Amino acid sequence: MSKPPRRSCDGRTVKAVQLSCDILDALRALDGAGVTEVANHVGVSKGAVHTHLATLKANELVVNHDGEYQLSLRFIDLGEYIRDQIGISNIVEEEIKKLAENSGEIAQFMVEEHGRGVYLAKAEGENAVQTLSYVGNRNPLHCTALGKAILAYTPEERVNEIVDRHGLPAKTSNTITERDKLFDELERVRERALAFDRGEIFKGLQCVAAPVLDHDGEVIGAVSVTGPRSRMQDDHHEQEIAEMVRHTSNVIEVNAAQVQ
Amino acid sequence: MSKPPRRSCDGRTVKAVQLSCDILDALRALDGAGVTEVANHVGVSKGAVHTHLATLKANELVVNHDGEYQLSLRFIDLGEYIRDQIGISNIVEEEIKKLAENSGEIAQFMVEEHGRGVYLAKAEGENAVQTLSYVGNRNPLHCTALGKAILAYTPEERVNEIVDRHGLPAKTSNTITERDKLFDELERVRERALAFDRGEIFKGLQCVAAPVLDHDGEVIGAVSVTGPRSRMQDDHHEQEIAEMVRHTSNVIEVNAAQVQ
DNA sequence: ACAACTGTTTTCAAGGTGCAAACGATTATG
DNA sequence: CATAATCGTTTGCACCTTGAAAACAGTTGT
Repeated sequence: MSKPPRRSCDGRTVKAVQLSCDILDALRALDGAGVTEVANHVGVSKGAVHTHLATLKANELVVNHDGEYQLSLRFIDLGEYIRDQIGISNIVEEEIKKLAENSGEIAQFMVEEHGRGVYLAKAEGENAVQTLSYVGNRNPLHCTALGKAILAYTPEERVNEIVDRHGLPAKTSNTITERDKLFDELERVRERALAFDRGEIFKGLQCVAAPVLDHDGEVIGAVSVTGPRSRMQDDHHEQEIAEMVRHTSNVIEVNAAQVQ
Repeated sequence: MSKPPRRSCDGRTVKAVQLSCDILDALRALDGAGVTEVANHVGVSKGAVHTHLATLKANELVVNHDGEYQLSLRFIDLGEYIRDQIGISNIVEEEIKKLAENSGEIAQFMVEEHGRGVYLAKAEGENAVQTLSYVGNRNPLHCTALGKAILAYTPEERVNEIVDRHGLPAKTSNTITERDKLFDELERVRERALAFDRGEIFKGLQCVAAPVLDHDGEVIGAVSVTGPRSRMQDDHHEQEIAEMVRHTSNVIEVNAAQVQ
């Protein structure tokens, strides 16, 4: 019985901290809850949850608003801090805005973190449909055009790690759920330097994305335009959109000394 | 060089979680750092910091960006979630916007949490000067007009708790640093239902604030206008501003079924 | 080559941590 | 109004986690 030679990812961890993280997750999932409810949700004793919540409250990460614990306003501060920190070099926001105006649809910018896609910019054109994504929101990489554009320029080893960790959950019947198919798709993305999403995360929505690369060829993110199938399935229109997306990607690549 | 900023708390707390919180604080204070740097800043062993960071990373609260640990983008998501959660009932944002337009200065809305003031809305009029505050930012209550407006309608016992916890640190030579003087000031605030800040947090900036009260008379926050002393020290102008602030407070009181 | 740093892993004992159960406090319910 | 049912909080205790210290492994710089 030999231990798998996993990378130093699963070394020692602090169980108490893990529990507190689970409790924070529970508070979010439940939109606030009492001690007992949290205890049931994470499967530990009431007493333990109580001391953990007391500690988190002392650190101002949770609030007790008449009997119910909730995540505190401190997270707004932290979120704002991170935004400042990474800078999102106005260039990205401006270009995404222009892209939304020119296309009339939703334009977005995504980066990868912890094997998931994080939206860092979003703008809406005049014909834009509503989507659920927002700045800071996280989606799987394998079922979005943005994510596939990023994965296509990520070292194969890393892609495998990501798939190991998060799997390939199906969001619609169009979602790619097999590793082989995913790698085939990534090959196709590289051929055109464009990724497409045809209802793979949400039926009725289609998406065109282009990677944003570093001076060294490292991928730092991706830009996209999202619209309803009714408009996007027109080849000519899609082609126009693709050109706009490519253009935006280029502008960001040129100007972005460093994003993130 | 730097002394360990560890907090002590009453009641039972989870020491390991406390350490992780200190580490998160350190990462923010240092704008990202390595294991050794964090260990020195917090005053614990390298080994301990390493296991804690590993745990926080596994929970995606921290990223290791080529050798340096930083707070992760997840905080943007959490911040956005909290914003959604409390809703800030567009009314507040709209009214703050109007107040900024009418006054030409900076208009803000603040609530109290953990004994500190948290800005939840900010808008800039055409003559607005730059200030350091932003949505989510936290300031002491005793040295802002907003904070004093809130404290004036907070039970005396609670005010004492808050002062016990945070003290009355001086930000400028105008800051109120004695408990008696603070209570005198709060009495004056109640007399006019208006609070003033004459360079108590930042020399050269003045501020007029009005409390926002519940149907039950409980304070839920405060609204303010901030401007440079050069304009605000004119009595007539200040009077006009005060009327606008009062008006905004009233509108929010009437419309806000519940804020927060 | 060596020193001087990093980050990571290991050993080991001290004491923290979580469970279970008891305790108050509050609300339902007959 | 008494009793039951839940809630959050506290306590005692046994086990096992956790943090210090030191060894180890990589990298950088001189």
